Amino acid sequence: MSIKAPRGTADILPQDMERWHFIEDIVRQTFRCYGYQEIRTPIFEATELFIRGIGEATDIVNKEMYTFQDKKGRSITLRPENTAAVVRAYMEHGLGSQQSSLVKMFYMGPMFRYERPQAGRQRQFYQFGTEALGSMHPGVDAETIAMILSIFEQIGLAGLKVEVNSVGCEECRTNYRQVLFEYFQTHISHMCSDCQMRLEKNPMRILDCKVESCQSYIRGCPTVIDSVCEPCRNHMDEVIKYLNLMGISPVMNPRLVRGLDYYTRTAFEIKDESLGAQNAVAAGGRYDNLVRDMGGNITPAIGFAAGMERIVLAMKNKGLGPIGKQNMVYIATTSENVLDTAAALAQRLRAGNIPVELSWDKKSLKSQFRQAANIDARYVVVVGDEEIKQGKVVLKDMIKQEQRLVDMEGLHTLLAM
RNA sequence: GUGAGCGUAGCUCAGUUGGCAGAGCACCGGACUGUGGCUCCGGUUGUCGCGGGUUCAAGCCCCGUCGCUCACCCCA
Repeated sequence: MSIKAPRGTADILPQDMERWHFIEDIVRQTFRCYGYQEIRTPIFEATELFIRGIGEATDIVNKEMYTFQDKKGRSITLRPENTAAVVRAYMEHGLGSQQSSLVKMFYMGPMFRYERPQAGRQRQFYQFGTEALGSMHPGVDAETIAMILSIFEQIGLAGLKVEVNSVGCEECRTNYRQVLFEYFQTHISHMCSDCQMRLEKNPMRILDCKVESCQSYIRGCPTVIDSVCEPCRNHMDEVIKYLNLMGISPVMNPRLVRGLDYYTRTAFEIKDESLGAQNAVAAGGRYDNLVRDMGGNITPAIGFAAGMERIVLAMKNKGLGPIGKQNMVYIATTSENVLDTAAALAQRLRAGNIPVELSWDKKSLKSQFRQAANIDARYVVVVGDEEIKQGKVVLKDMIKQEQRLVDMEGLHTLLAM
C-alpha cells in the first residue's frame, strides 16, 4: 500500500457508517420539526464569495482556503463553511421575496480547510447547520439553540455546555474595540507576543487567549455586554428569557468571540468537554448585516454549524453506539452441491425485502456459524444435502438457540413476520 | 505556520550491546461425521512508513522525507 488518503482526510468505514446514519437521521428529522428545508449548494464557489462573506482579515480566508484556478483562469475555492454560499443562493434566486418573510434552510456536507490536523480537526470535515433569514426576533435565536440541544439529546450526548454572548452590532463593536484598545494599551507590554499582534489587528481576539500570564489582565477588562448599546442589550436579555422559557439555562461567557467577521449580536457555542482542545461541537450566531454586505437588502439572519466528526468522537468517548442490526438471515451450506439451491433461496428471500447473507466460499459449518454470529444474524438457515431431498431446510433462531426443520417453500412467509 | 512524541502482521503492541522479524487478538482447520459465543491443538498473515547513508551485517545508528498523535494557533 503506497497511496494513502490525503493528509487531513479520513475514510468513514462501514463499521462507523451506522453511527453517521444514526446522527443524520436525527438531524434531518429535527430540522423538519422546526420547519427547515434542505438546500444543497456547490462544493466549490468563486473565491470572491468567501473573501467578501467571511472577511478578509480572518484566518480562514488568509491561510486556510483550498484555492485554485480552473481551466479558464477563474479563481475557485473549496467551501470552508456554508453560510456564505447559502446567502449567495438566497440572493441569487430571490428566495426572500417568495412566500413568508422568514426563510429557513438546512444543509449537510463536507467543508474544506487547510489546517494542521489534530483531534477533532481535519482538512475535509462534515458539517450540518441551518440558516434562518428574514427575522431579527430574539425568539429565533433561542429556537435555534433549543433545536441544536434537542438533536444532541436525541443522540444521547448529555452534559454539554451552552455558552452565549453578544458581540453587539456594528456600532457597539467599533466602540468596544476602542474601549479594549485603550484598556490593553497600558498592559500590553507585559502580555504575550500573540496578544501584542492582536491588539493592532483585532483586539477582541485577546479575550480568548490561553496564555497564563495574560489571564489577570483579561479578567480585569471591560466586557462586551457592558459596552453594548441599548437595543443589543435588550436583544440579549430577550434571548435569555426565551431560552429559560424553553428550559435551557445557558452560561454567559463575556469572552466568547467568533472567528468570522459577519457575526453580530448573539454568538453561541456548544462544547463537549470530553473532547480536548477542539471541543466546540456546534457554534453559530446572528449575522444581521451579511446579506446587505454582499449586495442584497438588509436581512437579519441567524444560523449555526455543527461538526459531524466531533460528534462521532464524543459518542465514542461516552461509549454511545447505535444499537442492533436488523434481522439478518444467514444461509449456511453443507457442501458445494447445495449452493445452487441456497442461491435461489437467497434470491427469493431478498425479493421479499429480507436481508440475507450467503456464504459462497467453501467453509466449514462451524466457521459459517461463527460468521453468522459475527454479523449479528438473527437466523441461520442451513441448506443441507439430506434435508434438501425432502424440500426442507433447518431454521435456527440464534437468540433462542432453537432450531427446527421447515419447508423451504414456506420459509419466506415465516421470516417475513 | 510553531513545538513535542510516535510509525513493526488486519487490530493492540514486544523486539536486549546492531546478528534468522515475534506475542496476543482476529482469521482458517481440527479435537466434536453437519451447528456460533467456552476450552485445547495446529496453521495463514510482513516493502519493519518511504528514500538515502554508515557497517561484513540495520527494525535498531545517522540524514532527509511522508504520515500519525497531542498541544500552540484557529475553529465545527
